Amino acid sequence: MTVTPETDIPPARGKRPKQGEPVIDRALSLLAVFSDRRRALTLSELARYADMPAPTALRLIARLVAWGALERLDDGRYVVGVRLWEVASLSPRGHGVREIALPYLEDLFEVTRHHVLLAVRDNEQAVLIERLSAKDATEVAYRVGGRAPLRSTAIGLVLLAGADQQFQETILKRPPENEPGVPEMPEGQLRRTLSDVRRTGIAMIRRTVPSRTVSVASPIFDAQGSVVASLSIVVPDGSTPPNVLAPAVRAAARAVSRNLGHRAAVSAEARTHSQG
Amino acid sequence: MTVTPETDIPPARGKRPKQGEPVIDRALSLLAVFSDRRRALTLSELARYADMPAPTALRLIARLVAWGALERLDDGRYVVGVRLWEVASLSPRGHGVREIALPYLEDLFEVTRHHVLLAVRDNEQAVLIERLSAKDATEVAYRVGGRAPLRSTAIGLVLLAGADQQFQETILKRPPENEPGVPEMPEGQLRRTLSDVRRTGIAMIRRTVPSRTVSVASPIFDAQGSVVASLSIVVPDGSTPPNVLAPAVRAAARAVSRNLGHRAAVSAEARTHSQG
DNA sequence: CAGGGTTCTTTCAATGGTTGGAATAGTATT
DNA sequence: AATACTATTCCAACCATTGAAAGAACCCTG
Repeated sequence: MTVTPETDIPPARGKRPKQGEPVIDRALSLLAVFSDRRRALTLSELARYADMPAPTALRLIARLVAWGALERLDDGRYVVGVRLWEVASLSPRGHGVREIALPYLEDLFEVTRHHVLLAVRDNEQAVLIERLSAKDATEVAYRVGGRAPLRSTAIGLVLLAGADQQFQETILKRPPENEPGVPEMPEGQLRRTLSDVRRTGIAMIRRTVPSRTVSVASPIFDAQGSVVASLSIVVPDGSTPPNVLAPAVRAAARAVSRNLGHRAAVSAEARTHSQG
Repeated sequence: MTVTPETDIPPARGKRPKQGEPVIDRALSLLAVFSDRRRALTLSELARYADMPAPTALRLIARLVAWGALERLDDGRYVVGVRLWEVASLSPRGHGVREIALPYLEDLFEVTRHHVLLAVRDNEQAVLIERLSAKDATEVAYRVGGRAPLRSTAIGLVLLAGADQQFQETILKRPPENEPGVPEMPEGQLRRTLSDVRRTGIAMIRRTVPSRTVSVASPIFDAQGSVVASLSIVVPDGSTPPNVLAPAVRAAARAVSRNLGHRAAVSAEARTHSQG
């Protein structure tokens, strides 16, 4: 009597599970496995997290390595390659704004010696494009390349306030996610806040975790007048008061906007002034 | 009499030209089309440069856009997406060293107010990982994400000097490419130069184009003692003398190395000193 | 406002790259 | 030595992939 394993295991319904997914999607899902916590992965880890058989993963990875999207370490693990970084540096909303904004971020950083952040919106989150920090600065929540929520950060509120109406409604309708350390706003208050941000060009938020900080952010506009990025400063609560920071942040953001071709609206007083 | 195009054009030997290339390779070749000069491309441009039929390109691009590797502008053109930038920011040799090195680059920049560069080697070229420049600084040859030759730049010489023996031989054997503004060295002199770079931890090169500049570079080591990056400063020829810059550059590079876990060799004098 | 030229998009039948189980080799752990 | 895991090679079945063709959507220019 021979064993009949078929009785035990529901014998491979389709025999070829998961087959039919486009190759590119699979390759990209391999890239997506990498994260802040997973920067170097073995073949089996990649296969497991991307949910595909090892031979398939190996074949795809081999192509990615050949091109330079991935690199193989001496110990056999894989990491994201410089070639991918190189192409990514051509991303207008990534390195593009970063390159233009950096000098002004540096100025702001020099003056304040506190965290200076630059972010753009990707779907429903803010993606950190740049961060300048003093070596001895306070703890910071987000790293470059990382993501931050739109509703509960100053840098995110600016991006949300500048998004198209339809997108804002989608977010506003959503039930508030409870993030520790930040009092989540009900819909009505959030609407008012966003309106204020649009009017004043400033968003401000207090956090208590990971540490007690105040963030002040301001929008960066492109030539078409769309909000393309958000510039923020994060200081320990109780140090420089927010109303002192706001003008500096706003000025830096406007300087970047101007470099992007934005014709800033000039206030009535200033115009009167220049007209004599 | 009807035209017979078959006589002119070798009539589609296999009917399906170029067929048989792995899908991933094609997708990646689409990404590779983007460059400093081509940051936003139409479908037909992408198809033409990547050498594939428009429908094929469209299909692949659609997958890339869905994932976020590419983004579509309002005018229909495609650009590199933030999502790709996000994954690329996990590249150890890209953002990795950059993140660790940045504070020290900033220190060096603050002190000198001249171009400070950081690069890693990718195959036979140096890839610029970071560049700090004053807004009014002298013209600079290379941009972040761009590539520079190994033999005719200070930052490249350092990387070449630190590469494995076999790779160095390959490069040394190669006939010198003539780059304008930099006197190309014959093999013998280049060998001596590389040896000097290894001994002193400093490479130096004078350029005349695009402007008269002096570059001083120094290697960055990882915990295993391999040269993983190169740090360089570029100043106008005739300003700060190179022998003044060298110690600052070397110190900054060593500081970064230490942060990467490199146990720097201490000179005999220093050791004697501390031993009393 | 036709009309030639371009780019973009959809369709679809043929097919060859892709697939993953199975087997093998390599490596670490018990 | 045995066990467990990971990495790699092999290969026949098969389905995603392919690109010509045709249509749709725009330009321009006369």
